[in-house]
Amino acid sequence: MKQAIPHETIKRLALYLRSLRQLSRKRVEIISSEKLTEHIHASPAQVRKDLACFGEFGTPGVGYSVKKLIAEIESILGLKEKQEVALVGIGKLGSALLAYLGFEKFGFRISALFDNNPEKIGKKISELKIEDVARIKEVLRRRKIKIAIITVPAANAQEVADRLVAAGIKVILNFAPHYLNIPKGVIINTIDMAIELQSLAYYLTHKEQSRASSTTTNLT
Amino acid sequence: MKQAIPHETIKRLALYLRSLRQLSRKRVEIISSEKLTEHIHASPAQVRKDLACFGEFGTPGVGYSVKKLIAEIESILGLKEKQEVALVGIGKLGSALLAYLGFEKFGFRISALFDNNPEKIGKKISELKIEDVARIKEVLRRRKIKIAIITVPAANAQEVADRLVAAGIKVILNFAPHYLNIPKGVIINTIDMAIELQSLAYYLTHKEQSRASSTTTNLT
DNA sequence: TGATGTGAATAACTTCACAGCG
DNA sequence: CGCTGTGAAGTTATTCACATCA
Repeated sequence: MKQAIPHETIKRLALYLRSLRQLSRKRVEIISSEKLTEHIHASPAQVRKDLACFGEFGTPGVGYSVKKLIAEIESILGLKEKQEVALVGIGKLGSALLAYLGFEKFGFRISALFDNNPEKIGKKISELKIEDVARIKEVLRRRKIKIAIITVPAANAQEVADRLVAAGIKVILNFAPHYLNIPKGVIINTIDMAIELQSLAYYLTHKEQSRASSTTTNLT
Repeated sequence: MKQAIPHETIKRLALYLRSLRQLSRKRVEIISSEKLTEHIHASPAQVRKDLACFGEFGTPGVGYSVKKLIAEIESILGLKEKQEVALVGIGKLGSALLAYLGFEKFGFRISALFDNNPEKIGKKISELKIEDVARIKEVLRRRKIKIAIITVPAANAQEVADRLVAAGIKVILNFAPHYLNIPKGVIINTIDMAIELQSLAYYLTHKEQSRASSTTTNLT
């Protein structure tokens, strides 16, 4: 019951959580695995299997308590307390992510900014001062930040990743379209928007349908 | 040899392509499946299997011609000619994507912009006029655009998706953190950055390592 | 010799189907 | 009676290992 959870399962848990929160806002108190999957690409059996990895949260013949299940999943994912996040690369994409409230809403706060452009270093965006990437180690060590988002150009991504690793970062969400070499023990997930678009282009000329899945990840 | 290619394979082809282009720039002419995987999370056998879905491109005892393989993969993915792309939602994220040269570099051109904000409609960004979302059907039909990117708030995403489908769009890259109901025959890939971050948070408290994989997709 | 292409074997994930319990 | 939890079956994807060919 406790070993080698596939990342797909973890990602689905986050999706279930989002649906559950919507249900909670609509005052729904009990939900069955079947109903829960109405707005998710997953089967009821999948939901039950995913949850079974972590315990027994439902009541046979009834379903799951929405409120309780939210609490359980938040606990599993470690979203009970706000997570501080560092953002490296304050260009257009970085700024867009900084303004994105979706993170804040779900337990994350971007609370350290870095860039290598002297024109940007020292400037403030929404109360946060942009620091020199050279100070990543110092700042993150002091503030014990464990999560970082990389939004720098591909050419600088490996250097930044090295700095983040040296600073004790444990989890990286990388938007740079580049392979990153990372030591074991650090988890990295690369979202490469150009790759996503290119792979979708395939389906314009090939009609054989693919079954449903969900946004992947370069974990290490 | 020709049926039901998994999306994972398609995505890896795009990754191979990126590596191959780098190699080409470095004047490398021949590459083995083993060398090719040095900067990709995949095994040599995986590379050969992926390619075998589409033909025999290598020379036993030698390897693959970089130039030829680039041409083959571009042909498979349908990247030989520039693809026009519509962008719906010209907020921070949409603007960031518009400015992102990664798309342009790999065969895509964002060439139609839409928003529902009267203050934005009619404005121009880099030569492109922002149109009213109500005109999606008209504009996309006329220009025969088949790919769209959604960067609107979650609350508007389904409505936008419906309009895109009605306009004959075949492929959607969706950044709105919301489930989208789409008819069969239209392919959708949702990139939900909040979900990605939440699922990564799991690994801060759970050290059991996950094996390498690559960024997923809500295909339909 | 050396790397491809590929059937066979393995591993991973998903669905099925039903026992069991509220 | 209804829905969960779960072993078993089924399906899909990955790795292995080797015959084959330049």
